Parts: sequence; structure tokens; C-alpha cells
Amino acid sequence: MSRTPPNPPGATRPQASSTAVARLAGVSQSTVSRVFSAGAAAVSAPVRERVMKAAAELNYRPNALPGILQTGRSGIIAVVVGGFYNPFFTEFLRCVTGLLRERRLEIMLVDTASDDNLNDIVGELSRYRIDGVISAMAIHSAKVARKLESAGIPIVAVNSKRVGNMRTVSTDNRAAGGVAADVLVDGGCKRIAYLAGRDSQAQSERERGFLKRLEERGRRKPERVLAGFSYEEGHAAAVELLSAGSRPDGMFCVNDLVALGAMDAIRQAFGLSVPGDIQVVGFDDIPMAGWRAYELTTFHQDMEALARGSVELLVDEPANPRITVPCRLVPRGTTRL
Amino acid sequence: MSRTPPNPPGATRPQASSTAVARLAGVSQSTVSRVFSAGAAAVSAPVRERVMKAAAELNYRPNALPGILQTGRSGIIAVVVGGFYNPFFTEFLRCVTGLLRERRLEIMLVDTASDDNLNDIVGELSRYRIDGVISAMAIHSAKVARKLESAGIPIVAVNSKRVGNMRTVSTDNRAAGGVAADVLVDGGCKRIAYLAGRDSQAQSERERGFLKRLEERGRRKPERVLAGFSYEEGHAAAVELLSAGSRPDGMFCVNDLVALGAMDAIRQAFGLSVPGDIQVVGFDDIPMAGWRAYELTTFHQDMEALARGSVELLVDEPANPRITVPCRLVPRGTTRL
DNA sequence: CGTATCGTTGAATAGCTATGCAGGGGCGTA
DNA sequence: TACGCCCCTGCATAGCTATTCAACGATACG
Repeated sequence: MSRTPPNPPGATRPQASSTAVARLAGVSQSTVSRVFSAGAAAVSAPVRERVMKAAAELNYRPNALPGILQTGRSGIIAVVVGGFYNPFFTEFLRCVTGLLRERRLEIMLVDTASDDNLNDIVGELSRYRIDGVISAMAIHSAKVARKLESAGIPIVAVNSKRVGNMRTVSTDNRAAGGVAADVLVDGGCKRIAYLAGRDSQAQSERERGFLKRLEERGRRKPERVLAGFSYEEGHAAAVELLSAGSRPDGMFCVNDLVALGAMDAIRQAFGLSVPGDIQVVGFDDIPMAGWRAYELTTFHQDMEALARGSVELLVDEPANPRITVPCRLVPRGTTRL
Repeated sequence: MSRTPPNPPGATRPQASSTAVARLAGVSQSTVSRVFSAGAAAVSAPVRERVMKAAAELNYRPNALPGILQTGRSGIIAVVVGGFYNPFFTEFLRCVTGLLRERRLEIMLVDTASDDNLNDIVGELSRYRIDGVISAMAIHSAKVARKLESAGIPIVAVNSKRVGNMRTVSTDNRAAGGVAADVLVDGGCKRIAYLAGRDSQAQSERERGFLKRLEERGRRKPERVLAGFSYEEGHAAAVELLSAGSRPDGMFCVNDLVALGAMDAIRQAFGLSVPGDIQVVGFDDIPMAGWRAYELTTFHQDMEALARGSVELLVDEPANPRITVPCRLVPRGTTRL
């Protein structure tokens, strides 16, 4: 055990280098490198064994950094999520981490809501020579996208409008909005309301499809309340809606959290029944939508497909830079259908 | 614009080096480095300006890798979470990402349930010269901890038993278990049940404190049902318990997800009332515990404190390698108190 | 005017691995 | 024996930045 200089606080113990292993094993550094290289390198059995033994003794682990320095490829993908409050994001994260790990790519996590923050972060990611970015924020910034592009970092955005050369993968929000309209109309709803999210691509597409189908079926424009994306906001929006005296008998909500908040308001604060008095449709199919207290009719976003699309778009660079993933209605207990 | 060799698919556009900037600005590479170094380096105003202009033209971003190569410190912390299903983990993740970002540390995300997987991952993290690991798995592996230690990578574990030189930060699970017993006993419960999680430090500490206090207060051992950690498992466990004919009037659940599942079983499947027929206490205080349909009495884990403790323990390396964070009862509507 | 000092800049180097190139030895074949 | 070939190993190098040391000019002071 040789003495090493004192480390700054929090420093890792200095790692053995391949040169040190080589010295101990009585071979050259190249040979050590070959032993640890993935390809079936040409190393004789006895030498290989000696190297392995020396490596074990020194606790040697190959260092990826010099390789990155030469190739410029770090094998690291940044995943940007816009707030963890929504289980939708965490489920997406779960799927993506699994897929990236299969491809032996590392995940750098970036959590941000504000744009300023993201601006700094672009610089930070460049410093580490990130190979690409998968962005699953609720609200995307065109400015940041362009900045990444100018830095030469490819980006895939989920449920986002296309900016520059950005690749996108999206749920077919518009089609689902249409189906939501069908469900409520076919279920016999006469006075329909829409609980909207803040401005985002997903939100506006869902609303567009919903409005279009309602119009096609001869209904007038539904009442619209701004709810945001959270349970509390959904609850407040429903209270506002029902307090104002309007009594809708059908509600389409921008996502499940909003829908669940609205349901609780309808039932607890107003003593009304779902689906008896008001039918409710959500979006995302987060686990809570299936909980017995809710049994929410909603749309299942195929997270597995969204995640796979993101990774393929980023890594394989297929010809078509945009993927649309269908999503399916999950009929449960909050609608008549 | 000089020609560069073709890139492999998915490669980032090659980044300009400080040497290239230096050439364009007509200065030395050292000078460019000084302009971009944080400390107020001694560079004259006109030179600085010329360098900045050249850098902007080439879209230059400093490369962190050579520095890492020399110092051995990557500025990257790995955060290991054991499954995203529990909002507890995601909330922890949110807090930790914020704190690490403040300290200008990057986050490498590792999601794993299985140990085998983790074993590979230790090697992977060494390759990137990770500065440290924050582990928030439900179930920790002593083997992995030792392997990390032998690799010289410091580790902080949350709600885990101490292994080797590992640093730990934990909620005071045992004390909280005692308070849970008080709440149920003081609330008048006569037949108390415990819905247990799978083997983990948090689980066993909560149970230990709970049992000890019940004994101190002259109650006999509560009925114990194994539930796991999820909503579905909690639901199933409660169904099992109530179907078996035993009719507890108080329940302490290893976490909120289990408690919410149990509540839905009690109410929907058996038509019983909470807290009328059965009082329920959970653990974690995830957002859903406050939802109007549940209003679950539970213990708030101070995630902010747990996260801060983790980061400080890892980065500042204080004398005491273990931190215990108190947690507080949040009385809501599922108990009489 | 001589010297010390300071501010600014350049040259050289360390940090570690993968890889191309060359050399050495062994073996088979003519 | 001579030659060619293959297998294995070592040598040298690129990749980029921060930092140390030296050098240079200018300024200030005695």
C-alpha cells in the first residue's frame, strides 16, 4: 500500500491506472488495455490471467474518460423532466432508464421548471459532452432547443411542438381528444365542460381534437375552465365551475391529476355523484386512476412506446424525425360507456 | 470551416477546442483557458474580448473531461432509486436534484430493483469516476455497499442499515412507530393490526417501535399481515385480513400506498367506515394522502432534510457518519385524534 | 538610471486509455 | 534451411484543458 497525497474532502480514493496494473503484472499498458477491451483481443491465456490477478489486487477499474476525450462521445444521455409532481413523468423516466441501460448508455438527470435554469444547463451539458437530450417537460422552450442545436447536441422532445431540427415523439393527443368527445356525447351528456391545462402542445392538441369532434356532432362549444396540471388545481377548477352555478353533466380533463381533483370536488364538496350526475374523462392513465376510490375512465399513454420512440429517434436517427404513438381509451367507472 | 471525418450515427457534431479558439483569436491556448476559468484570471480586457468573440464564432464550450482526467473528480453523483412506483422516491429525487444542482454537481440516475443489475452498475459508475453515490432503495444490499467501498466510492444510504463505512441518513422510524401506537391506542382501538412491508430497515424499525410501544401500553401483539409496499398489495392484504374474519379496529401501515390500498378495501369491498369502524395510520405523507377522498393520518417524512443530509454527508463529510431526521405526525381524518 | 515588482502571456506538461504500427518468436511448408 | 505467416506483445501517440514556470514589457521607486 503506497502512500497517496491527501485528498480534498469528499474525493474518491485515487483509482489504480492501467499502467499500475501493467507494472505489477510485468506487462505493458497496452496489454492491460487489451485484456479489458470488449472485443476478443489477442492476449495469451497466461498473460491474461496474470493481468486479471494484478487488476484484482489493485482494485483496478477501467477509466472511460480518456476514451470519451478522443471520440467525443460520452455515452451519456441527458433526460430532462419538467417537475416530478406528475406520475406520468416518473413513469416515463422509468421506461427510459430501462431502455438506455440496455444500450449501455448512462442517464444524466435534469429536473427543471424554469427556463433560466435550463439555459445554464445547456452549457453544463456541453461541458460533459452529452451525446443527446431527451426532453419530457410539460412546456418546452424553443429558445433552449435552438441553443442545444447550436451546441450540436441532438434533442428529442416528448409531446412537444417541433422546433428546428428537433426530433419529436408524441401521443396522438388530437385523436384522443376526439374520442373523449365521443365518449361523453354517446354517454348522453348534454352540458359538457373542459378542464384545461396551461399552454402546452399536449394540452392544445387534446383540446383541439375535443372541440372539433364536439362541433362535428353538433354540440356547441363546451364551457372551459383553466385548471393547470395538478390535483389541487383540478379540485379548485371544479369548485369554481360548480360554484358558478353551471351544472355540467360531462367533463374532459387535461390529465388524470386534474380529473381526480375534480372528482373529489364533485363528490365531497358538492355531494354529487360520478358518473351519475357528472361523467368524467381523464388523460394519462396514471396508477391512481385505477384506484378503487376513483376508477377513472381515461386514456392510456403508451409510455413504453413513447420511451422506445425517444431512444430510437435519438440513437438510431431514423429518416423520419417524428413519431406519433396511438393511445387507447380505458373505460372504467366514471362514464356510462 | 474545416472538413471533419464523418461521424458515427447519433454522434454529436465535433466541438471546437480551446486550441481552435486560440488560433482564431491569435493567442495561446493557455489564454483561452484563463478566459474561461472561473477565478478572476489575469487577462487584459482587449484580449479577453477577442477570445470571447472567437469562442462565440466557433460555438466553443469548455470541455470538462480533461480536468476530470487529472483531478479524478467528475463532479457527478449517482443517485440510485429502487423503483419509481412510490411517490416517496420521486419526491426524494426532486429534493436531491435541486440540492446537487446548487452545488454544481451533476446527477447520474440509476434505477434498479435487482441486485445483479446493481452489481454491473458499480463497475459502470467506476468507469465514469463517479464522486459518490446516494442510495434510496427500499432494500439495500450489503454486498453492493462493500463493492462500492472497495472501489473507493463513498456512499450515503437513506433509511438503511449501516454497512462498513457507509454513511446513512434516516427518518426516525422507530420513534414514529411508537407514536403510531399511541395514536391508535389513545384513539380507543382494541384490536390493532400491522400491515408490514417486505424486509427492509425502514420497515423493521417502524414495526419495532410500534410493537414496543404497544407492549409498554399493555396491549398484546397486533395481528401482522405482509403487504409489501404498493397500493395493490395493501389492498390485497386488507382483503385477506378482513376476509379471515378478524375485525381489527385500528391499522398501522408500513407506508401510505399500502394504507390507501387498505382504505379502499375497507370501504369499497367491505362497506366499512374509516375511521368509524377502522382507524388507519400511514407513513410518508405522499401527496395522495392529503387527497380529499382519503385524508389519511400519516407521518410526514421531511424529504428536504433527508435530501440535505444525504448531500452534506456525501460532500462535506462531517465527523458523524449518520444523521437521524425526526418526522412528525400529520393528523387527518382517518383517526380519532 | 538601476532594480524590483507587477501584470500579462506563452510554452510545456500531466492525466489515462485505445489503437496503429512494428518487432519477435514460433510454426508450417517448400 | 529458408521463407512466409500468424500470434502475441510493446512502443508511441492523440485527445483537451488547467496549471506551473518562465519570460517579457512596463511601471514605480530609490
